[in-house]
Amino acid sequence: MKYWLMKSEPHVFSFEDLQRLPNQLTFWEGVRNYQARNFMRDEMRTGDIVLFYHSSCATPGIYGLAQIDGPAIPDLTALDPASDYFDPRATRENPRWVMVPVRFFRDLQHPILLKELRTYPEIATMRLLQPGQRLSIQPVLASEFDFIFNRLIAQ
DNA sequence: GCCAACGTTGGC
DNA sequence: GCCAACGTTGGC
Repeated sequence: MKYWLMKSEPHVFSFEDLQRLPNQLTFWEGVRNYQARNFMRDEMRTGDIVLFYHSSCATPGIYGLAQIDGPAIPDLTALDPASDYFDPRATRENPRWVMVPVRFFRDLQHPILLKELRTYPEIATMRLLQPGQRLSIQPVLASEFDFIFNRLIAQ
């Protein structure tokens, strides 16, 4: 079992949007970074836990927990010229980009804001907290997840 | 809106 | 394969 942090801009797709979907399931389309793609394609497994992070907003932070619900499949939005995620280099033979199914797992009583996350030395190693990092899908160490879950979520 | 950090592109 | 230019991310 692995742990991940996945960023979404809440004005595009928020944790609440995920929770409100009829089956609470979405495909994580639109990733156009190779390192993030490779995590989805090569390292994610069904059942992995996701910290759902809101970025590019007034109060960035972790807003809920989700779960990887199956293997990566081609992200065909790359083939669609009408899509915001269109990539002219993608072809039907090699769609180039993938997406994973992500399912709602658990909501939080309160979001854990970036500002708060920065105050705990126990998780100062998190990639999210390193200056200049901006990868939209990041692995989270078990020790980091345990601290966040046991100390900041489960009470 | 600013801007630092970083990834990608493309000429050579 | 190098690396400068460019575009994007994302907190502030």
